[in-house]
Amino acid sequence: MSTEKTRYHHGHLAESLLEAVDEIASQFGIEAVTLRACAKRVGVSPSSAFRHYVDKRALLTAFATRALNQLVDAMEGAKQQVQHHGGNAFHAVGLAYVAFAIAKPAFFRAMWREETIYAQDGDYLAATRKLAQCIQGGFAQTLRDEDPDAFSAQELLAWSSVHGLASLLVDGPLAKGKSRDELLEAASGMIQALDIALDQPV
Amino acid sequence: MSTEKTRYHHGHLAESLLEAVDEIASQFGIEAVTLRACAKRVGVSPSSAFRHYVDKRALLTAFATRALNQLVDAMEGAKQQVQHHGGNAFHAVGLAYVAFAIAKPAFFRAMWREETIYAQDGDYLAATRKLAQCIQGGFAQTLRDEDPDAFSAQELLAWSSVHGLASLLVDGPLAKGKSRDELLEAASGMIQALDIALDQPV
DNA sequence: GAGACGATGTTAACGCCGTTCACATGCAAT
DNA sequence: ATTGCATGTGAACGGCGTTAACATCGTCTC
Repeated sequence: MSTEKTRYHHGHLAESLLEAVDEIASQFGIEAVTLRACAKRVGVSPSSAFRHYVDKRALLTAFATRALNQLVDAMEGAKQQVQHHGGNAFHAVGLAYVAFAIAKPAFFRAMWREETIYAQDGDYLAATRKLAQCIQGGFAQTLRDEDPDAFSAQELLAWSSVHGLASLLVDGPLAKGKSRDELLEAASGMIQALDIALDQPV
Repeated sequence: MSTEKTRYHHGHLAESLLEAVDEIASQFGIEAVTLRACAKRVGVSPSSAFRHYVDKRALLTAFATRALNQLVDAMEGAKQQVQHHGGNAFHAVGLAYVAFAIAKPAFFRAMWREETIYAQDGDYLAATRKLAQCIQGGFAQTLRDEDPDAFSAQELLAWSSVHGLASLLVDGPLAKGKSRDELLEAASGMIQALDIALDQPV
């Protein structure tokens, strides 16, 4: 380890590059993420990135996976919060989904960019599956042994509405001139309407 | 007018470039859309595009606007179809939304890319507003004189769920290995559940 | 008709991008 | 100590968006 002197071998370049993507995306948006910019921020030559990621798309895939896992963590945190202090778990989890998108729009965009990531990557797929299970978690009626990719109409409605609201707030016209709290309140209202709806028989 | 000989002045370059974006996006995805590729397809030098669009982002904004209007047309067509032949108008309009996204994923992506278009452009904003009204159209209870940007919790739920399903099918893991008809059937089921939900009191 | 002028298209160049390849460096096993 | 391998470097490639100086042409005026 020794000091932080400039060493020829960086040591943790793969993760440091991910961190650079994080910072640049947070500051300037996902479109501004450039291999050269990431390398410069880490203090390394541009070509060194290719020792750890086969191309830019692979780096963005790793970042998307990271972001997905962060989202899952946020949702599970919200669920535990509610389990300890009481409240509607489904509402809390859904709100956490939207809140994450509002707080980290660039991350949310990066997660769902089929054209700029390798969407069939194993780790990425596993992360999306974990997210799906996290959302399905509120549904006792789901048959657990069936195909994990199968969704009931109500599960589909739950994920779609929360995901759609997040998307419309991040990339759509809904957020125009509204504060974070106003957006969260609108989201809370929608999730409440959804919650009522999901109690209805099909 | 005369013949279709190679003339120095193209004549309809602005629209022809839009058409080129359409074709390239359809064939190779929105990420493959390049000013130089569009210019080459039209048979014109790359820099000529800048006589009609201040930059690439402006061209993509015009394309997004066009795509939005196409979506609105599809939805209104579906509505009229139902009005003449009977059926659930809300269901038909929602399904048209999802069907458009499945049929033209690149267009759907282009519509909602805040970072690559000028989302505050007048024409683009007008198109999004028309789309919003098209979706709100099914809701008699909406107070028409109020802020057109205001959405009730139920309207929010309606747009979000349909938009979210479309997004998840286009950029998410839901569509994995499913045929177009299977996807449309799943969408139909979700919209049905949504329709029931929207009849419930808040 | 002649000439001026503005709109539209061209050519050449700039810097930045992702990517590759030959090469340099240093760690670890022998 | 030597070898071998993983990791980082530097220079170069073609493609990108964009600009500026220049070419062409339709149209408006006399």
